[in-house]
Amino acid sequence: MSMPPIDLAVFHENGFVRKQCRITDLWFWTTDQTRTTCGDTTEDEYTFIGAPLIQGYPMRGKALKDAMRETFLNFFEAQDHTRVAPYPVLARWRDDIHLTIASIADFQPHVTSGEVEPPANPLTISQPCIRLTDVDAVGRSGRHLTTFEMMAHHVFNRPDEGRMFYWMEECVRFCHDLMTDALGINPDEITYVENPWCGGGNAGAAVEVIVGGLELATLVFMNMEEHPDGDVELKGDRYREMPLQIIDTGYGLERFCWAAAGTPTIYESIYPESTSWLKELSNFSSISSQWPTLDLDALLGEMSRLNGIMNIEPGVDAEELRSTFLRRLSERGIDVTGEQFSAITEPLAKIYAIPDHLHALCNMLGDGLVPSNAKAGYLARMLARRTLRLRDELNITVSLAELAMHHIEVNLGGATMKQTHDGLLGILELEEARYGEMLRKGGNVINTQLKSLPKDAVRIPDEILFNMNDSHGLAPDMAVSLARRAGWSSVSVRTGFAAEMAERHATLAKQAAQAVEVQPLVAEQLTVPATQALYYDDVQQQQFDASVLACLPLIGEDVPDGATHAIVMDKTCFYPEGGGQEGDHGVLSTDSIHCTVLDTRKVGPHVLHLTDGPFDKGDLVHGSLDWKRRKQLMDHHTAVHIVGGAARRVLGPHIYQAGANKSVDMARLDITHFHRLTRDDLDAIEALANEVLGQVQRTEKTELNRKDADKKYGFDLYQGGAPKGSSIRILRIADHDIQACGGTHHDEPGQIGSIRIVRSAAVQDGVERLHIVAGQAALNYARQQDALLREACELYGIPSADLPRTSERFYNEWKEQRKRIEQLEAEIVRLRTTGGGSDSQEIDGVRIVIMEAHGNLKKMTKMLKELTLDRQQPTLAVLGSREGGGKLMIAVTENTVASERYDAVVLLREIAPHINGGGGGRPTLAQGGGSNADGLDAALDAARTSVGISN
RNA sequence: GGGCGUUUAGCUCAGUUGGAAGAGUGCUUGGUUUGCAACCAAGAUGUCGUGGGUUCAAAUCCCACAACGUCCA
Repeated sequence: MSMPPIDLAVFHENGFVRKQCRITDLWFWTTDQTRTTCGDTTEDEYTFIGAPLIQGYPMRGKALKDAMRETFLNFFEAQDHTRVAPYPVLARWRDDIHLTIASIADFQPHVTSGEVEPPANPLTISQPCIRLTDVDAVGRSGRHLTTFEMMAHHVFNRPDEGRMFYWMEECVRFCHDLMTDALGINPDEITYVENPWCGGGNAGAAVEVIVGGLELATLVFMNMEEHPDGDVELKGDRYREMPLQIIDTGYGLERFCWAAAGTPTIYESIYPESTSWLKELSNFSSISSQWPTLDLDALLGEMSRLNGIMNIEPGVDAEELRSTFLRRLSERGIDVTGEQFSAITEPLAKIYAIPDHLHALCNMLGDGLVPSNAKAGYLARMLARRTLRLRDELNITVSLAELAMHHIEVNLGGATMKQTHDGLLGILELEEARYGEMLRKGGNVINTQLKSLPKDAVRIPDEILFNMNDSHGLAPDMAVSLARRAGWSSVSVRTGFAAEMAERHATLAKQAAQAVEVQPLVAEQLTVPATQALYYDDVQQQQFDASVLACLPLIGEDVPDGATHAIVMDKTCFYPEGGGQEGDHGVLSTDSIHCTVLDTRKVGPHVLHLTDGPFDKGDLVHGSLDWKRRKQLMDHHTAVHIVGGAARRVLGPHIYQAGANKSVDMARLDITHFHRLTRDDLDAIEALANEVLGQVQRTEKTELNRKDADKKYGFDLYQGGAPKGSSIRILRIADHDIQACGGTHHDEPGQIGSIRIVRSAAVQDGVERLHIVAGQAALNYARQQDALLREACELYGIPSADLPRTSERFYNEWKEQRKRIEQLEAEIVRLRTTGGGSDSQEIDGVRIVIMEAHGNLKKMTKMLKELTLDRQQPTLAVLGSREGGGKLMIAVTENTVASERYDAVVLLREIAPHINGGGGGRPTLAQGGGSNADGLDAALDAARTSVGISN
């Protein structure tokens, strides 16, 4: 069975009839008996360009958005919906997506799964969203945005519990009333298209609301989940009805604004000041004034109407699109050449894209995101770089930070941001500097890579372009423009290259997506009751009695050495590994059996004790914790929270925990920051952390349901990742740090004693890893450091304060002496080979030097240079050394009678066998070695014989 | 999380098949020039990222680590 027709009273009451679209085959409702298309097809042009469908909104930009948003939210408040404040654009409460991509994302996964109550029901919201999937089309299509507000009314029905607020009939009626009554849209302009929705394992009926050729809203009735026995089939998967029935709507705020403004593109209705400023900066008027006969307004107006049917999506071929546009425009009596078309539309597309990108960027950074080369931070860097590239292509010289400042003033006035303006601008300045550095380095790389390419080449080899993009961040057109500037003036990008590169990336990504399967610890699914956790009630508890519910043999490889069984009991005070805190160790025993607990893990609601032996089901066991270990883990865990809070106060509001680990020897805390940390930074954080130890008497531990926790503390609570379940444990260290955390923590921070930050390391760009030691581990660390210092000082026989100075002196002296030795060795060679000694003879104007030297090849090289680099004295030099089985080195003064007469390689091959060796090189320099140092004399004698000197 | 790249003089970077460590700039000295700039000549400056390995021989090839960069998810 597929989806039944959507047949609602609201349609009939308002004179709508149901028809099937001749193009898309979708069923739709319309008041127009003669209509044959659903409204959102390649034949439905925009009808609102220059003729707004929504009256009464003369303002533009932020004022228009504010007014439209209020109209929407007020309308639904009047219909008993509760207004909910928007969530952050960074979806920190989720671990599957980085950005908030829809209003329903606010309530996934816990509200939509039914586990957690929504903040209000029914509710209305206008949620800022960011979607980067269409970033290529932004500016070019006239309607795509990377950042937009999704206005919505959501309902979470539980018919099985008798809570049914409203469903399709009421929902569509609300929508229709909003459109026609509140916004005054002519019902004849509206089509309601039936188009079932599915995604992420859920599905349901859905209605798209098309007005004037533009999809303004989607109403989704999500009441099904994927199931093999489901009775409804959609796009090849089977679905069945689920207990929670959700209305998920989405009304595009910016599209409503566009329909109310009727401007050529959506960008002019929401970013009017920005677009006109950028036109001014890029001197756009001078482009169009080149062709005084061209009616720019008429051209842009026609283009906008055409945009509705041109289906400009990311990745479409630009050339093909252009020729289609030109054909259609000429059909409409607008004559424009290809050259004119490109000259006007290309800069315009860039001008339109910039404010959109800035809006997304400011929202992301405003939420405390730090740009990076990985994860969510990369998305910000990518947007910053795209913006800079667009700016450069428009020949605008205003800095990114200034562009952002203007954008914030004009389009984000009064918006509350977590990041300070100074912080935001500082980050952007850094990003611009990095971008400049990338271009500069890219220029060098281009020069090196193209060295062998003739200057009149037309194509840069594909491999080089791929490599420039992937390894050096230079997109093909940037690489080409750098190459042109460097002298390869006729190179260009092959058509279709961009698509090929995207395909190649997709292939690579697919290969990488081979998911690693997590091996289970035990073979069976546990059915025994959940383990009662004693470790939260009293973190000091070290002993307990419990009964064994299950004993299973361990499987898999992720098991500590010696562990053989997993013991599950009715209760335990062993803390299972979680939240970066390692599991507890200890002993489980009965009267007759003692087993060591080597690790503790959590699987679902059960705590598994990994032991080195079995117990019987039903055994009463006594558990005893390795308290020293647990105390140390608690020291580290609580210390990590304190250090995190201290880092935020020292470094700024963008400091988030990006990961943590707490083991016995030390703890690690990864924090987001846009600079490498200096020792001064670490000292300041360390000092503040220790101050907190002394000041905060007690930590506060509470347990709240998620709805209340979100409301009370906001989403900064989830620093350690998105916790599961509806109940949240919260650790509060005064106002210093408040976090959701399932670990075990000290009641009194003072028990930790002291905290030291040992060092910091970069995990990725934008993330710093702090190595922390606390409590006993801090003491141990100090002792180790003392021992190292003492050892080094004893070696020199100096007090520790002198160590740096003494080391420096030794290092400098070593360098000086090494140099001196080289000079002396050269001097020795000079002495032995001048004065007519037996080491040096002359044959027909060539000095012959055959002698034994000391040292390795490198040292002999120095001597040879001394002997053979002087053109005035043509020389053949044969040096031999007994080091490492014997070394031989032969050189001849280049371009002299010596090099004409003697070949170093030939001579070397001739004499090397005497030391059981070989070698090679160039005719003027050969070197080799062997394994028989005793043969050195014979080898040198052979050389003498060969050149004709008697021994 | 995955792929790729880089690391050589104070700075910016070359370095071919493994075979004598280079350029530009800056620095020092001398010369020319009256002020600066510029020019000429000579000179000094190197743990070729760290640690292993292969080899007679490694900046160069292989492995590990580190720092930095970049693309994709």
